[in-house]
Amino acid sequence: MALGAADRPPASSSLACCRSLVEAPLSDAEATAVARVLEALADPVRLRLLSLVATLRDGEACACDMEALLGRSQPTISHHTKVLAEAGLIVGERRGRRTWWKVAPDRLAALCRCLGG
Amino acid sequence: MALGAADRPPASSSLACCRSLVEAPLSDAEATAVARVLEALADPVRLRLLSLVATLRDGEACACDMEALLGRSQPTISHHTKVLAEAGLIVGERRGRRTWWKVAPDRLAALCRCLGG
DNA sequence: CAGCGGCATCGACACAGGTCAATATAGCAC
DNA sequence: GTGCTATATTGACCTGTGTCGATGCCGCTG
Repeated sequence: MALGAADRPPASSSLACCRSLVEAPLSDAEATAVARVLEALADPVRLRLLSLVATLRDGEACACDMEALLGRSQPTISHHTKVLAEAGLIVGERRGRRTWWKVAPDRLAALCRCLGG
Repeated sequence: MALGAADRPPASSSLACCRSLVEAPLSDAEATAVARVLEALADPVRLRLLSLVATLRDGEACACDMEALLGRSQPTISHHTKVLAEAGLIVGERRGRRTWWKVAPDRLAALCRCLGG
């Protein structure tokens, strides 16, 4: 079963529509969509978590590793993975007792395109 | 007189050092530095403000325009420009009674490099 | 000089968000 | 079945932050 992604409302909405913000003024809707993803990224623990997911064991990592590596409690790690998943930045897959997370492809690239970088 | 930039601590620190977060695990210091800039961007009003600064009148805009365009009070606009300036994303210059803001070059590009996009 | 326009700062408010302990859920081993 | 392991959820606390009204500072124009 695949976790994360578009569970409820449009937390991980399009983002593909958005032109670069240095080319034309962002609409309110565009700005809100981009801001949602940026909010998910704007935390040191989540940035490191994302980085670990991307680099550990061939682009996969389970939450049990994170607790020690990030120095946060298990509920806190679970909270952060949920935030990143709802922003469409990581995708989780349960195998047995563990949940394996990997980076959602192209999501960061699409964000950077919106930022005009 | 130039406003913004590195007023107090290292709010708009290097960011050039950081490799892409998908290449190697981010250190705590790296993650904190990147998160500071992302926090400044992770607000719809600030994203639109940055976009307006980049696109209005040859890449310059004064705060007096923003109040009407963004539908926020003058103190709120001033607050957001300060946050963006302290993150090193925009630079202000006072000419007469007005403050003219423009996008700090390469800052967004450096951020996107850190994100691996 | 006085008056006004533009911007920054302060104080206060309400709300969002990071954190953890406790609890709940689900799967594996025995 | 019982017990253990891995993760998710809940509730609570506390800090951080977006917002605005009031105020202050500075520069321009009479």
